[in-house]
Amino acid sequence: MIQDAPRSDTTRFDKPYSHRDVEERWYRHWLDRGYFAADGQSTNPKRFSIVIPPPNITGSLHLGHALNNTLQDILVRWKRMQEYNTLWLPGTDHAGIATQNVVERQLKSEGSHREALGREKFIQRIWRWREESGRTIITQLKRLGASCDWNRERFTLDEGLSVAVREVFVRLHQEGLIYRGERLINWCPRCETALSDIEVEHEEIKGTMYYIKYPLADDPDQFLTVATTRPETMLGDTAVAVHPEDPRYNKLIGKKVLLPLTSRTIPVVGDPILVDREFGTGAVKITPGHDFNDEKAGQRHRLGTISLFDHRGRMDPPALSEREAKVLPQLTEQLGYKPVQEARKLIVQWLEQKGCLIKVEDHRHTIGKCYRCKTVVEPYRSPQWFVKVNDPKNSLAAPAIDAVRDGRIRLIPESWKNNYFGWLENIQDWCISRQIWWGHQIPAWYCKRCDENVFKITGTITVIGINAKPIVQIDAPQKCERCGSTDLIQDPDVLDTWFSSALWPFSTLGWPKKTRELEIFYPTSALVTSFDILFFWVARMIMMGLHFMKDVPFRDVYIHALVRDAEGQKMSKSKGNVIDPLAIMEKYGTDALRFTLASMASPGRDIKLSEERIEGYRNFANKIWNAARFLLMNCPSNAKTYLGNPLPDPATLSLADRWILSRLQRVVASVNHQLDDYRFDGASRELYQFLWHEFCDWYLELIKPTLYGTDAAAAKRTRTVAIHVFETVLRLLHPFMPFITEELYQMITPVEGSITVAPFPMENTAWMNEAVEQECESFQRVVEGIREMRGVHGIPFSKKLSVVVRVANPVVEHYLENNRPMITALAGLSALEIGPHVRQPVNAFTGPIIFPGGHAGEVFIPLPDAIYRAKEITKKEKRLKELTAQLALEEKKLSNPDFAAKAPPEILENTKLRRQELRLEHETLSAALQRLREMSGGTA
RNA sequence: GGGCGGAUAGCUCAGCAGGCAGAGCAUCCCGCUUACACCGGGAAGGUCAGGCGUUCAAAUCGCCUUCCGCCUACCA
Repeated sequence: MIQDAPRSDTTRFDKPYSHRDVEERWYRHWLDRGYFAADGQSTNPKRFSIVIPPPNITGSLHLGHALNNTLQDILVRWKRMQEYNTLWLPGTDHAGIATQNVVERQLKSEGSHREALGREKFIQRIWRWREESGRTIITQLKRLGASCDWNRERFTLDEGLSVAVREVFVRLHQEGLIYRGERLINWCPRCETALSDIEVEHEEIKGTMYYIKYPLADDPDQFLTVATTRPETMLGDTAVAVHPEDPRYNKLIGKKVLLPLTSRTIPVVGDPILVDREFGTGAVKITPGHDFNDEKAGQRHRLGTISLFDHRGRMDPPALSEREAKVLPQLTEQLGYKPVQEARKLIVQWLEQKGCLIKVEDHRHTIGKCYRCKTVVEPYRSPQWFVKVNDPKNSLAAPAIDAVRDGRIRLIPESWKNNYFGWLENIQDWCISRQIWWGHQIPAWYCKRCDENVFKITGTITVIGINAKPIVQIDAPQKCERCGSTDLIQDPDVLDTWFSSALWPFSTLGWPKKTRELEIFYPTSALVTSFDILFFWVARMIMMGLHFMKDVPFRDVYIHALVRDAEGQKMSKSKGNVIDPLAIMEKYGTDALRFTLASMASPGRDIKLSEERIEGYRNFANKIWNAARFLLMNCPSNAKTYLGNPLPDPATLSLADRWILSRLQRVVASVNHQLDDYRFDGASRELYQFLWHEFCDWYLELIKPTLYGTDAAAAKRTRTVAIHVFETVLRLLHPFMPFITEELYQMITPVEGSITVAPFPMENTAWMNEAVEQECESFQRVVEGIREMRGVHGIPFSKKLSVVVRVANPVVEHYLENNRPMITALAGLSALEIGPHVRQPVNAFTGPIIFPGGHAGEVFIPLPDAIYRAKEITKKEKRLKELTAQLALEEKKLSNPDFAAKAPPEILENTKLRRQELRLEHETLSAALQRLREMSGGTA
């Protein structure tokens, strides 16, 4: 049910802004009114769409999410206000391994495990968890103000998305781009599943290099020494390689060596690819079952493969036995089911005992770890499903490269292109099967009768041999097409979560159905994401989008940085330096957090976030709030009466009014341009500067005399302008600070509705006025000159001054004369004399003022105190020195004939003008300094 | 080993289609001027990492060096 718009209680318009009740109140209102809903039937040609990078259901909001979604929300709110048909499609990702890990931990704490439950019950259990806890992050995104179309929220395991996944799988399989293969893959022994190459994190560690003696079979007194960091895998060696051109060893090629601790002999082979003569001993053991390079070498030399470990990374007794590795029986007994680390210790002990360990050295090298659980991964030979990414006849990668190369997709910042190309050009086939239960089960079935002999069942693990013939189709087949048996079994593996995320831009819009949404919103307009998933996600979406939609999934990819702590450290739970965005929002307000993130989102640079920074923008929110208070307090008949009407004729407006309207246009133009360029930082800086330092610091001060004055009509005109400008800025600021802007908008606008759907300001050059800005700047310089004098000498504002301003140029004189009341009020004057030939007061200090256009002026301030005088002399001498240096620089430029000849005329003019200004200031200042020295009678 | 990014005020960062070095925070001084002390006014603070070049002109463009990040690679 739609409720009335919440009312802001203006009687409780407290001095400091309090975000607490405001945020929740307005967010609920926006949802109630359905402002975030995209129009799925619209014919509006202006459309803007973004799909959210789906957060994990296991996640809770961290600053990376906060940044990512703030930026998306800024774009989306901006476009929505520009009357685009705007869709921001939200959702979550089932995060196969991570989610399964969470629930497995729960089971463990209950003394159970997934095998005890069985697949079906276990999955039910995860769904239950998902209903209870898996929506946390969605709630938190709402808290951040995300204006997603929540009615279209998707989940990668939704029925619709699952259909898309099966459709893609089957079609790629038909095209030969998905296949089963048995080879080494990265295996996490803790998660007990395969991982793709990029799910392995590489880390350099201080390890150990072991040098092991391999005696010749013919002549056990001679031996080869091999170096290895993984002695435990030596039991699976099937050869030793040397470089064919290495004179030390090449005569041994073709001979055999006795593999220590076993009863096997293995050949010595020559391999120029594997062996680097310079490294280690120049002799390398080949273990095709446990090393990717050795696997390739093994293929080159047609060597056998021995897999020593089981699926949990433990020594597998059958593999060690007489059948395969032929390990000494006593050692076999000791090694059975020992994990890698323990096995290594045993092997080293045994080698030492047998006199085969020559030496041990420290050695830095990299190891791979599971990106989910940080366990050391094992290369593990097993049958898996792969996507063939770079098939020369039907490549997925090549079109993805082209799309970026020819600009159909823009990466912002562009510097990511090289990374992107580099990765796609060297891409390997993508292992997509995972040996877990939570996810999209692979749509492949096997006939138990035909494939009976290829099933290998170890405990609860069913491994389907590589020779099995899968029936791949979208829905379960009724019977085996070969033998007619109905005894079928579905492939137990599930797909990599990223496989389903790769389809996200179109699966969420209804694909494979041909929906109106796809027509309207695909390709999406922009993708906002962090660089760390450029390969995981972005590249794969581009490949899948191009392959299945025949069009790019998005036009622009805005790649933002990581959020770090104030010291530049990556935030992590273990370091304890995590800033919780929810705590920040609670303390400083969501708007402050959002504005901070936006203002720090400079392309290509990580964000070092500190609380002081956020506090600063909380203060900004307060400043806005108090500007509103001021305006409302000075609008006796309520602000709303001023907004319905058009602006008064410029001719009737005060200088201040025309000035702020002119400045406003500059900001409007700039914010739009900056957002066009994804310069969130530039746009927020612009807004901050204008609102605080121009609107509040100058304009509101300038209009006070009018508001408090006796000319009611003038006051009314000024109120109209002030409210107009303020309301415009609120709309400009809304995408950045949605809550406070809505709260204030509702207070001042007579229109029923919401700022979320109010028009975004567009540049209106009619209000830009150079002359007005010059006039305003002229008297501002006088005010600043006097304020500086006050500041330097510590003269309080309460002490009124009598000031004389000498100005030769009649136009400038006119400007100042026009604004006499402003100068008097803002500089705190008791008297003000302006003119070309004004009398110079006795005992007055003076300061040069250079007006716009290079006109000279001077202010005289009576300060008959010797202490002031000494200070003044020091200060002026310093300034004079600066001026002399700068002037010399400009003179040098201008005296260079090449400069006049080659510099563009505009620069030449500017330089001349600058020289003129410097000369004038120098002249005035020198004279003033001279007078000061005379006044002080040589004592200073 | 390759690749990318960064080095500008005490701190965090803009500025880099060459043309006067900027902001915010922090510091110091003054100020209860009736929107705001989550404030106002002012000041101080810089070898633009270093070097060489291109140019009338370089923080900005090119090359080299140093130091910090990150990505990537099979050196056993």
